Amino acid sequence: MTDSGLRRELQDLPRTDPAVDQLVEEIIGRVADKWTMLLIEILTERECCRFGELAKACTGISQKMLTQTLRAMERDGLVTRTVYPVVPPKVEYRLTELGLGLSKAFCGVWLWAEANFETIDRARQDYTARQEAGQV
Amino acid sequence: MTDSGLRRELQDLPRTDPAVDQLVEEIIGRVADKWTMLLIEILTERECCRFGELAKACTGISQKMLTQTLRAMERDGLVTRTVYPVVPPKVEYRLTELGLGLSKAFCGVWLWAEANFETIDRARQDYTARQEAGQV
DNA sequence: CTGGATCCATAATGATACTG
DNA sequence: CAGTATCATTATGGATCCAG
Repeated sequence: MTDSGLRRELQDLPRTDPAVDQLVEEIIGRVADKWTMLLIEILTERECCRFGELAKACTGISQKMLTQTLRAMERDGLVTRTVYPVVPPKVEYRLTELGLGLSKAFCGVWLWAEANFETIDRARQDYTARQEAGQV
Repeated sequence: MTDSGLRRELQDLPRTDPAVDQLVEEIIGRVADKWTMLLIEILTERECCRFGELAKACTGISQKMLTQTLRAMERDGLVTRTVYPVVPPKVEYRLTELGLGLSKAFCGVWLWAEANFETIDRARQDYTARQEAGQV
């Protein structure tokens, strides 16, 4: 059995318009991003987060990329940004319905990663070993 | 009803080891990438592809990133790379079982993007409109 | 004191030319 | 055809500065 056309099978839709394909690919390009996905995950677990919390929870991200990614997510309607006019400043981020939908969709990838991280680790070791063996 | 802990619920596993979490996040970081996901999709639809075919099918990618991404995918065990010692050279790429698993996992995100691209487009317009209204 | 903007150094990516 | 090498461009990180 072949897995060709897997996506088409699953969605059971009439052939997609090429122009739509382009839009969809653009969205995948924006959304298939390390920080976006990590932030979505964090915002799914703790549904409401301040900027500083996100900075701590999202290991390795710089303030700049955090701001930048959150802005892009807000622009795409994935999160809402609520500014409380208090001092010190307080800004809360929360997933929208749309963002939650993406979270659920991406959930499968987290499960895949958790189920297969050992396999991947082994693959990397094998690859490195083959590399070293090859260049002798 | 809250969606907090969505991932944990769905996987129904004992609490994950922090060290494992780090590995998993590293894998998500590697795999949640525009070109990787586009290539996975292409290799799912046409299960066996030559370098040139991938270059044409993967709109906007540079040769450099194509090579680089394919190498990383090979290293992680997502694709196999078969070199035929003929002239002109012929190299075929094909998803492994692991890569196919990722493809299936990511399928949900494609469906989400196809179902919601209009919503996202509207969100972007609204955002831009609000921006312009705000800075008057 | 938090959220975030700005500036500079560095790393990643793109474009093009070239090679086995 | 399937890359590699080189250089221009862009994205990101890190530190600092600023407004509320």
